[in-house]
Amino acid sequence: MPSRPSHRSGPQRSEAARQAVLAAARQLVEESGYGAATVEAIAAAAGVGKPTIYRWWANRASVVMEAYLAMADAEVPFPDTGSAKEDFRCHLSAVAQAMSTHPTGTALAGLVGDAQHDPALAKAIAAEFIEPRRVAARQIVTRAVQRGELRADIDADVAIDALYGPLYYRLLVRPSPLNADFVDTLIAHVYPGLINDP
Amino acid sequence: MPSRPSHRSGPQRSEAARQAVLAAARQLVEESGYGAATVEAIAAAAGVGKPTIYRWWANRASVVMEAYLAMADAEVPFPDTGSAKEDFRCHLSAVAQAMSTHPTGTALAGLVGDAQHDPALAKAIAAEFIEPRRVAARQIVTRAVQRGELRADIDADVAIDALYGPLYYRLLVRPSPLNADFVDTLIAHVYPGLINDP
Amino acid sequence: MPSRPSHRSGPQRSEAARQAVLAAARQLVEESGYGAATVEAIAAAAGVGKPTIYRWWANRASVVMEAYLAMADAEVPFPDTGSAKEDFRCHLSAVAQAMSTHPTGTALAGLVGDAQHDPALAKAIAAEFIEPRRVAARQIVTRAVQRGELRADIDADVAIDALYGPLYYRLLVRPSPLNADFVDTLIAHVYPGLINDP
Amino acid sequence: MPSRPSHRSGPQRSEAARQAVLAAARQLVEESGYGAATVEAIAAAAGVGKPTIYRWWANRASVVMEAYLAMADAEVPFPDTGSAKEDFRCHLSAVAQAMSTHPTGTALAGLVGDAQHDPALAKAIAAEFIEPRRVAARQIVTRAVQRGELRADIDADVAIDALYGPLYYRLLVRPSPLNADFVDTLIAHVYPGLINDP
DNA sequence: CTATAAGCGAGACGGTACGTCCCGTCTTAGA
DNA sequence: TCTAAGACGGGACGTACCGTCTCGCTTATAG
Repeated sequence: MPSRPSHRSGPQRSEAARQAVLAAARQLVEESGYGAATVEAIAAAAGVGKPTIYRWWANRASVVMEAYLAMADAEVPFPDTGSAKEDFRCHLSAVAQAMSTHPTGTALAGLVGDAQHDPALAKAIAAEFIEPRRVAARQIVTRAVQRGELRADIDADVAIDALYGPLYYRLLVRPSPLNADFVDTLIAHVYPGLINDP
Repeated sequence: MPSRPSHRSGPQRSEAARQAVLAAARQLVEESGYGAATVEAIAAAAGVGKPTIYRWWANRASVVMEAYLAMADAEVPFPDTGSAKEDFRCHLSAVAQAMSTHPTGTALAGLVGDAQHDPALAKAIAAEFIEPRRVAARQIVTRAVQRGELRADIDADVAIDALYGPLYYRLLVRPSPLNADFVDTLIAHVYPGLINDP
Repeated sequence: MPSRPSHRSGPQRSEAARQAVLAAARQLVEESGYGAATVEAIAAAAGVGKPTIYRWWANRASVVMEAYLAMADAEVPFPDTGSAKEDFRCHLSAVAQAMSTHPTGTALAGLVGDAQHDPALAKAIAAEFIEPRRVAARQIVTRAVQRGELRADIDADVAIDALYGPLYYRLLVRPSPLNADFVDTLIAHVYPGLINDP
Repeated sequence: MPSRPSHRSGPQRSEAARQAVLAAARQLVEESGYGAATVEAIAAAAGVGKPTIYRWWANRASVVMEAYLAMADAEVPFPDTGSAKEDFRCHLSAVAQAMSTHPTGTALAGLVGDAQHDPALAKAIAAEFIEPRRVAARQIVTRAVQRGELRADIDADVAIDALYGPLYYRLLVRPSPLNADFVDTLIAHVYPGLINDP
């Protein structure tokens, strides 16, 4: 989301164009997958010139990512049930559900894939997608530690890696089911290592 | 019209060409990263025609993968220390070490990245790289269960996902340290959930 | 590593593609003028990839020029009537006729126009179009001098400039009739200065 | 020259902006050639908005032409020596001098080049640059005919074409010297055909 | 002595074409 | 017959300007 000086003369960025681009990107991803969402196709579908896209986004992955964020934002809320285990089970299930669904999972996988060749995109994914979710996850951990539900000496980052890493692993590396059963089993295997063990 | 008494078939340079291709692919990845190892660049560097590459491999990712396998094969052996925890610590550390090293990590990330757009490559990575290593890892789990070191009701696949997933997560999604400390902490957090806990 | 090749082999330039490109260029110029003969349009009309055009020609003007040469080559032959005055009248009329005709004149004007921004094209026009015609014109002059028809001290280049320059001037700079009358009048004004005047 | 809008209210056309645009155009042509004098570059260099340029000129060629006229106006005066031959020699030499000088020649060639794709510009060049000079040249011819110096049946337009055409030919088509020697030789070859020949 | 409306700078916009890169296939010459 | 070299059709890339269109500011004159 490129920030610009806000008090400037002349025409502002066209919100209509921005929305049209994002909508087109989203639709292309949904209908034909990430590979079809080329900059040219997005521009054509949005009724927008290519330079308008390049004016505001660095490359196609950035466009698709912003479109993806719009899709994903409302989808996977972090609950607060009072139990970290339930919170994580709930959220991990929702994430697994989103990952195994078209187009959400396809797009995420495509974006992370492209990010391997595009450091700027990698940074964007980390900063705009991953990090906000980790902040929420860390809050769950912090609350649970305060409650005595999780080990006081827990390393929140590593704990979160241990819970979410396997989901991304299955999404990206090892094609295998990403469902609630998997999440339950995962929690059953990982969570005991994280709890306060009297 | 020159007469042509072509009796026998041509010379068997194929193995030499194959080696040249793999060496060129490896060198390109090492020197300039995965992105530079295009088929054309590999062919040129190997002194080989493009069709020769396409005759033996499906696309550039397949070439790079084979070159990568040659690199990776000897690097990360599975130990058998008698303790599954030690086995995993040892192997996970080696994997983390390889992942955080150029060119091994770069190439693996690039391959997995490309695999998101290329199902054949995804299959190849799963079948030729991931699965052999999982087989070995499952043996560690199986032995440890028989020894009573790990829970009898363990789901080996999920356990392995829980241990290796976080590494791939850090490699691919979340740029963060991949060192022995991380492995130790990870094991400290995950392993207790896997052990036999009377 | 395979031994370095010391000779060339491989496929030759596709004559079919070359002809298709030139035909398409010619047709576009004829139908819609020089401005319509963009590289993209030529490639599309010829059923050829853009890179194939750029492999063999430096830019669109080079393509159009080659197409133009094919058009122009047979059109304006140099006669040898025994009289230089008649030779020039005949040839100048043919040139004026070609210049004032679509597409020949349009294309020539467009090419010379582009040549003002493109030194390579200017060189090509001079070397491949202008110079061959000047060689023929110089022969006419030389023969006429030997015959005693033209001044012995004539400067052939300047004489040719004086005869052909006005045609190009009218084509490029000053929109005005380019017909046989003009040629006759031009010769009537210029030729007396060139003849042997005892 | 653009016509003035009604005297209703508000600021009038900014003469400063107009001068800045012309100066910038001239400077760009001088420094980097005609090709560099894009509308955007002129606007930027003049510190002026693009619409200000398009409000007052039809396109970049019009701007450059006006700038060019300002350059050229004072440079090449028509003399009146009493001898048409001397008048023409003098003026043709000055024109040849200007044509072979940067930026005057560059800009003129560029303008005429662009005019091949832009009928409006062609018309402007003819009307605003060529025609005024031809009027002066016709006066020389007329005076000389009255004096009996030139043939009574002379076609002034063709005579002028015969004298000036070769200069433009060398400027635009045939890269070759444009100096006083050339002008002298040209006159020596062409002028005898124009004089009164008792 | 304002108010209004034109001219201004800035620059975003939809577009067209550019020239490049690499893909994966096809063709040819020579060993 | 097989291989190297590389030309081919194709698709997308990211860039340069084009000429048009708002914006919000400035300013001169009409009221």
